[in-house]
Amino acid sequence: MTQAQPVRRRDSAATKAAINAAARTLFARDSYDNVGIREIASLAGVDAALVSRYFGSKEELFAEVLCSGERGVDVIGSELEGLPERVADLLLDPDDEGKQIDDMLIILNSSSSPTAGGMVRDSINERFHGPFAEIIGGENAHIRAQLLGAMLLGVSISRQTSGNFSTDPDLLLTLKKRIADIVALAISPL
Amino acid sequence: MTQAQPVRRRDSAATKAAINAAARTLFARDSYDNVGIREIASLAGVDAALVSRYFGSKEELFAEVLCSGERGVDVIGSELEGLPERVADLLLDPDDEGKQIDDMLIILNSSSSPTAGGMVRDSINERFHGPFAEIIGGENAHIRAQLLGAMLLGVSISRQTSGNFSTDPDLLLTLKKRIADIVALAISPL
DNA sequence: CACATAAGTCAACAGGTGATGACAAATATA
DNA sequence: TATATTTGTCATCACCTGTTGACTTATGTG
Repeated sequence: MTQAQPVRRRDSAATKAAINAAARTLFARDSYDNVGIREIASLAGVDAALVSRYFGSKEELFAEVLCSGERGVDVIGSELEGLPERVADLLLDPDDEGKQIDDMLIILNSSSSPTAGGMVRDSINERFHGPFAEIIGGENAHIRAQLLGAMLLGVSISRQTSGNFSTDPDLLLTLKKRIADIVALAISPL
Repeated sequence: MTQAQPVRRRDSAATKAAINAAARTLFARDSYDNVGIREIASLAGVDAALVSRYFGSKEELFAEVLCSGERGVDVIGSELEGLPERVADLLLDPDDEGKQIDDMLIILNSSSSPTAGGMVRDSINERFHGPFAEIIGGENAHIRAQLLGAMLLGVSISRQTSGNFSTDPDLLLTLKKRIADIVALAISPL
């Protein structure tokens, strides 16, 4: 009946990683301003003071979460061939828990935050538009990459707010093709 | 040198309208949680206490702003013919001050707020997907309307975070056609 | 075992938020 | 003009936020 031992041995690196992971999860769910330090600490099973202690500030924690995530290219793949299909797969994958689009959701949620907005804007340019513009190539590649990003964000936010488009597998497959066509059109030469 | 008369005569209806307008402006710029009652009151030239007094709470004020705005159909038009072009015009119109897409931005900014999220979700269904599904018609009209909404939101948020796509008028015209094509593809029968 | 340092805990702070009730001023009504 | 009601102002509350410093506990080293 005694209070059990602390869950894990004292290990600063491990707790720091736990905080980072918890923050990533929560920032993908809510906006920067609506995620509290105490909430993050609670999910990480850690005292709230450690967050500020290890990361300096909430802002720096957010920056680190933003940078330590996978780049869009890493999750979608860097080959132009078949890119629209892979994007569509990713967007309609019912496996939300895959956390593959976490970073997209983070960007999405916190893009209009006064404090986090700047970081998000930089991140989206450096870590998304830039790499994809290289992959797409050709004239006005950056604009077409931005258009691709817009499609991704739009479908993501729509899924988050209005729920999945359908539960019918056949219809979902048709929709997947449609989205792939849209993406292909978005990145095709202007 | 005396303190001038109050700007306008005491008129509860007018001040209530001023508060509503100020709130709409600010909610279109920042998320629900990042817009303070004092900020709204300040922009409206009104004491902060009047906001709670006239609207009951910030939440009710937000709801009223959401409902008193134009529906998507009203600003884009309810004819299917030429709809993609009108959407593209709206999305790329450099006239941000037109406030036509204010309600879209409001939805956009506050969609992930714990308090306002529910209201936004309802509003987007009742005031956007529903009407557009009727206009689009045909099979799976609601899904195609949701896809249209996703495109709108995506391009809006992209413009807001990453800036306008280009400053070159010719390129902008080409892009407008491309977006119209994308929208047409989004709402075409599945 | 004793001790130094790292790791975690606790309480409290300053600042900001939405909301409220008591009061002052202006308007309407008689 | 005298009175009642509306409209606006002010101070303040209770709560929540990020952050910090002092404290306690565990770990590793001689």
